[in-house]
Amino acid sequence: MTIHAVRGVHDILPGEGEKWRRVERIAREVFDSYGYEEIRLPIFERTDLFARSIGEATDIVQKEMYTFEDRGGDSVTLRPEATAGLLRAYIEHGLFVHPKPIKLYTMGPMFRYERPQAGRYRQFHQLDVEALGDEHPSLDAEVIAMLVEFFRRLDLAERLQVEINSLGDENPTCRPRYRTELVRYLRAHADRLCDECRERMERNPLRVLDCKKPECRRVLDGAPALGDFLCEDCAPHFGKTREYLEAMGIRYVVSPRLVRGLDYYVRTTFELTTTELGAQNAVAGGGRYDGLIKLLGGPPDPGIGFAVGVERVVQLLPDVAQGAWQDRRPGVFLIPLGDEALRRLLPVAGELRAKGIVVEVGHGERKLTRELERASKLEEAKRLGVLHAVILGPDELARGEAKVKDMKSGAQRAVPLSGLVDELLALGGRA
RNA sequence: GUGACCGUAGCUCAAUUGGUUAGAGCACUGGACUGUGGCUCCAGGGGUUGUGGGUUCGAUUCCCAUCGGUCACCCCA
Repeated sequence: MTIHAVRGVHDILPGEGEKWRRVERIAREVFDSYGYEEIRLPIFERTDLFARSIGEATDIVQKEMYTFEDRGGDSVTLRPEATAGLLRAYIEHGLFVHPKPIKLYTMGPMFRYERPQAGRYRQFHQLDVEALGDEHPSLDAEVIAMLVEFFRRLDLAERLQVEINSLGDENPTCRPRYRTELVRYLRAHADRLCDECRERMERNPLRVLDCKKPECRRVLDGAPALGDFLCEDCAPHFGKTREYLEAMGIRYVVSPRLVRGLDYYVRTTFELTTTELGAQNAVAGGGRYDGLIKLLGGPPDPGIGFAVGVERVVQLLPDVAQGAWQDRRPGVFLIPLGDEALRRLLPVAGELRAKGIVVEVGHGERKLTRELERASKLEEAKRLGVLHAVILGPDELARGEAKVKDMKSGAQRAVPLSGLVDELLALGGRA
């Protein structure tokens, strides 16, 4: 094989594509029903936008970005996530003048230079949802509920767990106070931490909470809990969020270790996880980022959002025959025998397609046997719901009629050419 | 970035301790069946055995490198 796709990217072939269409369709239905509007964004932005929003010290910015200089000398980057670009658009176009919250969603490819493995690709796809300009906890709960609803509609909710946490905010009496306490505790037990955590302890202590190594976990069991340090604003905010979730009957667990890797998160964070995808257990994740819009030069609007990993969702969906996801439209297979018949059938195909019927036309040079076989194979492969075949050969032409054959029963009858289109339309989807 | 396992037709897989023209099923094309499908039978096309090097009289098989895949660490969707 001399020609290859680039490492870590993948093609979505037609059979798999049916699942993607379903995921995207249901996403749009659910998000629309919660009052969100779709926004389409470029897949690359100026590099500093990501550096500023995601955080200079994060793994994403440090080593995972596809960054290059364009011909004009500007440093641009293929987006590693969608929030930064969406907020850029929000600020740039003054979308904040509308009544809050502003609810937006987008979907498309993201790029991160990582070592590929199960459920992890260098080009992957996300559904991204953001609600901007409102910090009321009912919005947090609604966003999470909408995410759960999306998975319910895909019949996947039962296989996922909702984990939530509150990270507090940068108020001195909140997360900073906790961070100080945590570092004090970790330093006291540094000898029992893994090498990495000893470094993380100084650079980004909260991430130590996420470490899965047994030795670190033992130390962390006795560590102070962030939840006990939430300030007088953040504690009730989290409490209310949970109340509203319970009011909606959303089942969740509080995961004190849920820290997440992007710097901008404050207060509510959440993840939907599964045990079915190997090490990549997060199917969707998100949280609140109240200071970020201002940091990027916009108004001091709060925000909350999440991203869904489409590849991971698709992997959870059961395999089905192609075409089974959508209502297959009735199909007609037109079989001309000879060039004159082809010329006569071509406009018929056009008229039927205009009425929403799927039409396949033979080219007139293949044997009738082969064309009928092909019609059957298409049906079998679920690529086309062929219900009728139309046969038009020299004999039929001479009589000014065509044969309409029911592919299920095999029965066929002659129909005048002048009424052929109407007849096929009248048959509609019926066999 | 680190580690483990794997790479043979489009797909799923064979190929005796290294042995000569690398096979099969499915799929595809054509024929049996001058204009009536799904079945059957026959035939055909398709491979630089991922790539490069080495050992050997001889390599799909053994060794090294490289690329890719898979999985895990890391990180996350």
